[in-house]
Amino acid sequence: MSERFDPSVADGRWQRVWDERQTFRADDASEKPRSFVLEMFPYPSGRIHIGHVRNYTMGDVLARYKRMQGFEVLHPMGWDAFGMPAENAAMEKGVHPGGWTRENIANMKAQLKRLGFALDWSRELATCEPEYYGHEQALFLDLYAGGLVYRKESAVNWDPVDMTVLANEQVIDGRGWRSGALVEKRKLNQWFLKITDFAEELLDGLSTLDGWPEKVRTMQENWIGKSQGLRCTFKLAGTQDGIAVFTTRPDTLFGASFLAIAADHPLSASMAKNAPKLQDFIAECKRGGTTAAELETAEKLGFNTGLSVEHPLDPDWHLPVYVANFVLMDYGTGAVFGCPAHDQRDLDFARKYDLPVRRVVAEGENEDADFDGNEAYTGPGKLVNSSWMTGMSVPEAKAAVIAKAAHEGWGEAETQYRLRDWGVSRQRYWGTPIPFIHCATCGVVPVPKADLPVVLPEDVDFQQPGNPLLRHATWKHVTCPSCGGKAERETDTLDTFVNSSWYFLRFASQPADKPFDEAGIARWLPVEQYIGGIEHAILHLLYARFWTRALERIGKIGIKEPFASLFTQGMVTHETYTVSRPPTQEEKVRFGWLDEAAHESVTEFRSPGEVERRGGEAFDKATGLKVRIGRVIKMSKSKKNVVDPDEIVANYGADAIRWFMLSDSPPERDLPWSEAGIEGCARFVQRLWRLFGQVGAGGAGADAQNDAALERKVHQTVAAMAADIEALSFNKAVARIYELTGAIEKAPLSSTRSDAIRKLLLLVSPMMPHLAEEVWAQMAGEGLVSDAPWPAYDPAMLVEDEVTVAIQVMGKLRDTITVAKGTGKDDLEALALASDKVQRALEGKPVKKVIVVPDRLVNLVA
RNA sequence: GCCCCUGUGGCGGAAUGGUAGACGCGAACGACUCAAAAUCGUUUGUCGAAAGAUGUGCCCGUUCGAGUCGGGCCAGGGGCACCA
Repeated sequence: MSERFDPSVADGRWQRVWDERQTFRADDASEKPRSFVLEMFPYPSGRIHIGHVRNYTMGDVLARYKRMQGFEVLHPMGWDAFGMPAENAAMEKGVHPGGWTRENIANMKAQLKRLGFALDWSRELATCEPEYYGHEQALFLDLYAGGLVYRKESAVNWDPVDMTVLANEQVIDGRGWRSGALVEKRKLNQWFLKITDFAEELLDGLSTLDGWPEKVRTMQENWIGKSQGLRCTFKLAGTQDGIAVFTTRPDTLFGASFLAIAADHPLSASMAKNAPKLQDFIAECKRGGTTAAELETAEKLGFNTGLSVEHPLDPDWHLPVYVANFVLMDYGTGAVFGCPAHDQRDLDFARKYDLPVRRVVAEGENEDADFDGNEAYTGPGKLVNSSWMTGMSVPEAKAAVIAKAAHEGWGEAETQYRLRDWGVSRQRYWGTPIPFIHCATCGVVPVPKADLPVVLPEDVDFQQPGNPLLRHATWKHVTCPSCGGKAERETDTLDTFVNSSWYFLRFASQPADKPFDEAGIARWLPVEQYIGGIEHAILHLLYARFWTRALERIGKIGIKEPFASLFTQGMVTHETYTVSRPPTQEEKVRFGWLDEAAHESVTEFRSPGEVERRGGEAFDKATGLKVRIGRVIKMSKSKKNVVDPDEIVANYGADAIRWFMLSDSPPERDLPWSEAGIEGCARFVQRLWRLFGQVGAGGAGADAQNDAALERKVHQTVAAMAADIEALSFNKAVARIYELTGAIEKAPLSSTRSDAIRKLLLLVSPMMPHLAEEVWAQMAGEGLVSDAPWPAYDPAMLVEDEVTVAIQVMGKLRDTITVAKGTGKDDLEALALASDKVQRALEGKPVKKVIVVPDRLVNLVA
């Protein structure tokens, strides 16, 4: 065995062996129990970043561990390969999105291989290939046939920079999630998936997902946004027409003082025709900003239409109708009734326009009809000033009003969701073509399945903004499959989130003639453990759940939830480095600082490679200037605090970076990267190497020597690590490896020690597979360590035969004693009282009470 | 505004209501070396020479005993939001 472990040789050697022997290929025919371990597949941006490394290392350790436990493991990898960056590259560099993407995939695949992940590459897929998206088109047609896809003209979120439509989920504070541009409203014919049909199911299903983080379930619950209440009609006084209103507080109907409708409510529009002032007001409302800050400060404004409506519980009671800027057309019915006493927003409005404020819910004696102050009461209580409802509790009153409305025919119970149908049309080239044809005679006609895939044309031009498919000379011109006449293809493509909504199904089986085999789904799904970033808590994870349920509903698959357990890992963070330097002459001119004393320095970020650490301080290598060490934040190019996984692998080896990714921070929290940390990891790899070299020492000829304490430690570690890995507590598993390593190093030579070293090798093998294979081969182990089983442990060996018992006086630790495990209460009490330290602490006071926890502690109460 | 999470050494973090700080990083000292690196050893919450005292964001409470349970605050992070 050589002095040092050389990853630059060993890593590649074993990666080639795994490839050649197809070690990690999942066997569909296996008789073993199965486990599907999946990490969210990457977008092929060009380079693997450190966040990927952390994500995939966690999945890899779990997958390798499951193999060792005797499972047939499916651990595949693919590429979420459609998307905007490819088109941006095409526009900027004049390359084809396909070529750019495939080149990136090749590079990133090589990077992943250098990290030694136990992946089944035979099932690799890329969503941009017709072999994948053709099947997606077939599924889309199936969902269409099942009534879950429809097309309608609707106001959509239009991103003027990316020149495409965005789903509601992709609009953040009124801006496009990718471009950051202010989103506009446009009317377009769009394809939709009926996710709202599944709102209730998706919500109920959350309670079955025990293996999901509470946080993600809560986020999805909020997003679906269920609220229950009454939908009722307020009749326009003197007509047969009415205004529909949705409310979650029907109990407060007797506190109503006005009705407010949205600026884009049909009634507003029709009234505005002859009312220029109302037109102005509506225009004003539409100008209002949509960011959180603007909404916070926006004043509640209304326009009195002069109309009035009858109160449904008392036709003689008339309420004024306002157009108001705070009422949204796309939630509920676009109209609300205002009950100022019990809704803050209504109260603000009522105070501004001097409308009545009548208390109808009160707790205790606070029942005066006059409602003072400017704070609405939204708590529980009894109904007051409410005719026949007076005295009821809030829930009783709600039920009573709903029953009365249903009985009298002016309203009914209704459930509203915040969730909207998923608009999937995108005016882009680099996506799955939507398989439909528009015929002047026949209307919208699905592409016959025999004609799939609808393949993207290769010859496209990106020098103009907008969708290249729209202006392609020939691609869209086809004959109608129905009547044979001239027709045009749909030129929109599917949202990229469709691609990632079913890829896990395709991993289970990859028939050429259909999206998946049912047997494959039954065999592998649901995914046992899914791992990815929290940023997908809503978008991807909700869409994937929806697709799975939609396919189940139309009879394609037999599961309702795709991911049994979900784990969201934290980010990798790094310190930031900044230097302040004097501005150059050119900068002074450019920024107009020539005469200003205030701008005497320029602050710039420095990358870790440009900085030299000396003691606690840091200096810029190029200039020698002092570097300010800033906050530890998410790695980003603009802050220059990124590290390149390839460089780390080249300098320290794959096992060291893998070990770092698992160490210290709990996996759901952020992991601060540090140079010192990775060096420590690389040192530990070498320390293990040296220890593994001692496996033979004290073996033969020393058989008589047994080291019971060490043997017990090994059994304890085997059991504890298994529990840690299954709980994904990799940081704890790592700590146990350190402990066992230290214990073995200190132990005298014996056959027990050699055996411990062999077991340690198996325990670290999922984390440091290259080192493990190298040592395994040198120890003349059979086959590969990657195929070796997890070591067994004896439950009887987990308990110590000697225990340290704490002695407390009045709950404070005064002494500890070491006794045989199972020592009786009386003996423990006697031993405790015999201690000098205990006697000193007692100060001669009599002991009133003794609490003994066997094998743990004695507490003397004086 | 509503909902959720997190507060423990210089740092990352351990701890079924039962010895707080496992393990790692960093630091200090020592050994080896002509020297350095590597390696090995010792120490490392705070105050104190020691005995000891004190200590898990703050305040109350439950308990023989609280980092852990309950109530009330404070701070940081995240999610949702003119949602009727």
